Amino acid sequence: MTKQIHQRTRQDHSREMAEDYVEAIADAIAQYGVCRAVDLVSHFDVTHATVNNTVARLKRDGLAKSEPYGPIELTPAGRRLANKCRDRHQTVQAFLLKLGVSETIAALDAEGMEHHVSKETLTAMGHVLQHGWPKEK
Amino acid sequence: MTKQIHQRTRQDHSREMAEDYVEAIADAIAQYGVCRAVDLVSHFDVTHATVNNTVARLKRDGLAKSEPYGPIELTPAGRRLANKCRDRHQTVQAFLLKLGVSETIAALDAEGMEHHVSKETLTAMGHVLQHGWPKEK
DNA sequence: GTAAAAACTTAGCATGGGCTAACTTCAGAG
DNA sequence: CTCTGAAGTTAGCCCATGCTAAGTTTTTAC
Repeated sequence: MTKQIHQRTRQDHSREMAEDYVEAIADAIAQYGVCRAVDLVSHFDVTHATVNNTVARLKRDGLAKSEPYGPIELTPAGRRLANKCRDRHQTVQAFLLKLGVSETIAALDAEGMEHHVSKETLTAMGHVLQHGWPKEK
Repeated sequence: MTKQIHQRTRQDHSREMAEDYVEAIADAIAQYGVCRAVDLVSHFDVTHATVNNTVARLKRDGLAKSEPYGPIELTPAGRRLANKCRDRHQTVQAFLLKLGVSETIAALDAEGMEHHVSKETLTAMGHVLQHGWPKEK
């Protein structure tokens, strides 16, 4: 029982980075039209070299594509993942706000929590946002 | 703004493992009287070698101590961290249950989410558990 | 009291995700 | 057009977290 949980934990770790990156790439494209490596450098506050490494993994995994010295784009799979992450992120953040958490902290916590929120929990949060809090037992 | 968030994200990653381990060590001690490496092997479903590595880091960081071939113990700092994590874990899990999430999923999500829940969010969750849902504004 | 099994250690390897330093390419100002 | 600074690449390093394989110590069962 616990075994499966921690197996998932480890797999999640490798997916979190990918999720954060496709989200950031999608954001940059939405905001500037294209995503340049330098956008990710400043977004994640890492070096160019690190962005290069990570984007190479995204490309290997079929989530992104780019030509040397060209902008970074998402594959259809990358776009799908980015959309899923954006929705999930927004739901978690809105839920925390509704819970009464401050804007700053809600943004911070949502960033970390979003990767660990299952579909079921997300649905429950979405339901609260649409229909209000559950009735007291 | 986003920079700080992702700096935190990276630091968190290195703390999650430590938190999971001290929690597991404290659990084993509570349950069996002592914690043996083999308990962590089965709890995390990793090899003995991996447990050895990780516990060595915990020792280096002043959270655990052990003699060769002896049981694994927590330092006062380790115990403090374990207690904090246990409380946080329980609050998050209980909160998810109150939200209407199933037992299985609540356990799974709590495991991942707990490391990313700030004090403020935890307080908000605790408040709901004690006093019920916020009033619909 | 010893032999087999279980627990533990150590060495060596891989991958992910970070860095610096040195280099190349590109784009814009003059 | 050229030259300079920004953007991107490459090589080489480090540490965390996993593994296998091989050896050592401890425990247990006879």
